[in-house]
Amino acid sequence: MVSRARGVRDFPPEAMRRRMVLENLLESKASAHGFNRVQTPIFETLDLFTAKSGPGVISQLYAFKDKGERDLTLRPELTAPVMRMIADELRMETKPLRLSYFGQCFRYEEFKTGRYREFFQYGVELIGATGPLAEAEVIALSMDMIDACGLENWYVKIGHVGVLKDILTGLGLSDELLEGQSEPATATAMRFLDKADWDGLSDFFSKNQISKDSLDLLIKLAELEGGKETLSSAREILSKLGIESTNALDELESCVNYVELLSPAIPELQINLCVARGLDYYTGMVFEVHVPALGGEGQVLGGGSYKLLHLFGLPDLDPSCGFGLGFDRIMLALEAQAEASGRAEVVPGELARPSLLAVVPFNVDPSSVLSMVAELRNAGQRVELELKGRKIGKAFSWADGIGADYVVIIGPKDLESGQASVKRLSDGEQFSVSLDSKSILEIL
RNA sequence: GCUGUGGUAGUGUAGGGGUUAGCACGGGGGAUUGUGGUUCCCCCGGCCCGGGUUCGAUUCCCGGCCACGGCCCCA
Repeated sequence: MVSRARGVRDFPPEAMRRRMVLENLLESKASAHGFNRVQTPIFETLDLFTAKSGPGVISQLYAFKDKGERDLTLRPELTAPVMRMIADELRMETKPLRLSYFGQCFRYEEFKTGRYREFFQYGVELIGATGPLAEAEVIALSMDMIDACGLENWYVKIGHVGVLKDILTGLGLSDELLEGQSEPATATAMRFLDKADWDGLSDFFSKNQISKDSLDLLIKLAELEGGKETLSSAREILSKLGIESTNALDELESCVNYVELLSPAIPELQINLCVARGLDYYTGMVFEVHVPALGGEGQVLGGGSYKLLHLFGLPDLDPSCGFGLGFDRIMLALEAQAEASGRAEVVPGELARPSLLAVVPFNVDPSSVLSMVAELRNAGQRVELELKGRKIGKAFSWADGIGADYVVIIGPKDLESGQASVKRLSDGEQFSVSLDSKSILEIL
């Protein structure tokens, strides 16, 4: 037996139908917010991703050489390819650009529930506009999407990397990469903050002659969590720390205010000034959506404002803002929730579709029913034709097996009388109607 | 990178050092040459792979592979 490669999945018809409904749901929201779908190649040149993420990423890529010895790789994410496309194709377009995308990405790493070697990401980028309003637009779209999925028990974490950067540089740490360092001092400190590693941060601060008082205040700031009221607590701490610049906090506050107006249903908004997202290209607002019920892999969406376009020769488009949505994780969360509540419908709207008609030419030349089949299909019905010449009893079993709503039998007697026997499987009621698509459609 | 549990027809399972490896669903056919989702009969189809212990291993041991979890990481 040849089996599936490790870490990848098949999607049989039922799973695939559900996924397509979810994708369409996301797409309709993106479209309503003015975002336009794009698509980039499954593989790219290797340097695209090393440019964005450094040479360290290679170990987690499906990288290969083509027959011309070019270094290529399956894409591990979609942001960099979209940036590349903007540089290659969209320089002349009116800004800002609102782009959305969906597709599979590949990472060579251990897989778990919600984490596969081939996984699917939906994402959007708002390119060429920056600031609280642009950020709020992006967050509002993400909220709209999550809400439309029917997801329950989720929360949003919003932060702004500028707040910590202001504080850390205000305390005397450098955000420049100095000789002999692998990263700027501010980045080191932010890693400690992100992980809530207070001992590590304490050591690091004492090496840099930063006072214990500052450390304590910073920890207090990092542990702030809650709604908008958190912002005024943060302001107090900043002034105690002697930080004068409150630009980042002001921006975050405007952004949150805009989001509240733009977004219909934010279940729980958590302001957390330590959301660092582990990435140094984020420059402003950062946000994440979490579903606690998923456990370890509970982050289903993440994004923020970033500077990446300078890597593609478009520094004037920095910073931009976007997010990526873990399609597989959203699906897992929805399935778990449907299971828990005994709900048959996992993705909203997945059960709504046209009736399925099983058309059974019984002991007659199939030619006599084919044009009617075509008409029914053109009228928007789903029509499946019995192809194996089954006898009546088997034909019904077959129709039942494929989930048909109606069985249309056309046998010799029917042809003779110009009738068709239409049986509704849900209650067994049977109708005799004249043998044409119009009459059949009338009784459905 | 570390680590826990498990692997028996397509699916879900029972069993267990010598069995014809049992059951259910599924699929195919028949009872039934024009009525399904109820019933009856028949058929299809399985012990993850390799090595070891043994007269004999699907069962016990070791390794691998695969699956499912928990950490680390996650552009």
